[in-house]
Amino acid sequence: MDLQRYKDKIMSMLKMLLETDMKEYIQLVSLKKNDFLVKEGEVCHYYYFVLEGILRNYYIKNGTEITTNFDFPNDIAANFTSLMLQQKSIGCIQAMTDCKIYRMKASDFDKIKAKNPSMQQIKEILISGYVILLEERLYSLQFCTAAERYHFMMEEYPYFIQQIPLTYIASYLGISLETLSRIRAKY
Amino acid sequence: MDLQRYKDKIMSMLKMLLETDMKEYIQLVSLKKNDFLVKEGEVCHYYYFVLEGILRNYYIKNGTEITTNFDFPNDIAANFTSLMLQQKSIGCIQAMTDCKIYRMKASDFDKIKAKNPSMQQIKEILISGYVILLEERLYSLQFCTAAERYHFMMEEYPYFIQQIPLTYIASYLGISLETLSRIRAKY
DNA sequence: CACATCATTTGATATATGTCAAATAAATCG
DNA sequence: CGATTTATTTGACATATATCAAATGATGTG
Repeated sequence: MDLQRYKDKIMSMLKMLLETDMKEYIQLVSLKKNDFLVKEGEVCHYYYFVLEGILRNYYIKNGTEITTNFDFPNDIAANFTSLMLQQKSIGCIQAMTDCKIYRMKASDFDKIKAKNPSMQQIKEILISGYVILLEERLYSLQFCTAAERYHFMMEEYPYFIQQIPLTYIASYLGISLETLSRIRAKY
Repeated sequence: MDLQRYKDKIMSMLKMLLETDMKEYIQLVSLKKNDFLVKEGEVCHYYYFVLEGILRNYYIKNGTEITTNFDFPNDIAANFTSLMLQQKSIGCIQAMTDCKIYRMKASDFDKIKAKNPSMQQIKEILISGYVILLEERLYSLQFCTAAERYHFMMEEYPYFIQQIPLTYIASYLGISLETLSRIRAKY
């Protein structure tokens, strides 16, 4: 079972919920470009399901923005650590384009879970999907060169390059903008 | 709520279980130095709770061992991706010293969960703890220099350095043995 | 369209880290 | 204890990547 099938499963579950009386727990949110979905220092209370648009996850270190992830349609956007631990979020999530997003409060999610045990499985899938993502990124950062990481990204997420400025991609890959540019030139 | 409190919570829950009839699901495993707890290519079916000893998680890339984690007493050892997805494990877990370990089969864990809903919370804590660990490592790999990563490790896990050969620590930090040695010399 | 702004590329150089080889130091074992 | 193996350090050099500066290209706006 790979990540894509997870996402499909979660999205189809979401659509099912929207046809039941659980839909009261789900809200549609619209964001303009550059609006924030989650801000640094706030607790992230929601799971967000991206319908349209692209978002960027980043945080500030020594005055520099460090990009940790991008969220595309059908992705789940959230600061998981903040959500799971009810801690203030270290990072923020910002819309790179206008977005349409469903959101569900984590506490409501748990209410639904109590009524509908199959939601427990969905929650585990949500978290598992995130773990897979983290492990993948960890692996690639610990043991791959900048060029390998770039090519891996191009394999797995070819749509990144079409819609995201190179500055953000460089930061996401953990390399400088110039190095990224040179890797691309050689390719 | 930090990682240490998680571990304490999980361990105390484990001890509680051992005093109920759930204890039939928990087995004590003894390992000799260099024995494997999980082997590459096998599915990881158990959660392991380390009582005594130290284990190393690693996998092979291009003929080289890549160390991804160490497990000390009170840690939960498992290949989570393998466990959660019931996939063959990419890495293995090997005892660096003689070990005593409790294990519980993931499927039994789910049985217990059905009887005892508070176990659900424990499962989420287990996974959350792992997520926190991954994020921490990701952060340090993506944006810190080798020296910063070393010092961070010394802050967070000072006992690593006392009991683990530098070769493994270097691999864990994603740097060469020689670089690690030089960082330590400057310190 | 022309200007201003932002994004990307290119060049020159500095720095961090890796690699290979050798020297020490420490641990293990008969 | 002495011999052998294993772990760690040190040196010389190669390579990858960062940094700074400038040039070029693309995009948006009045």
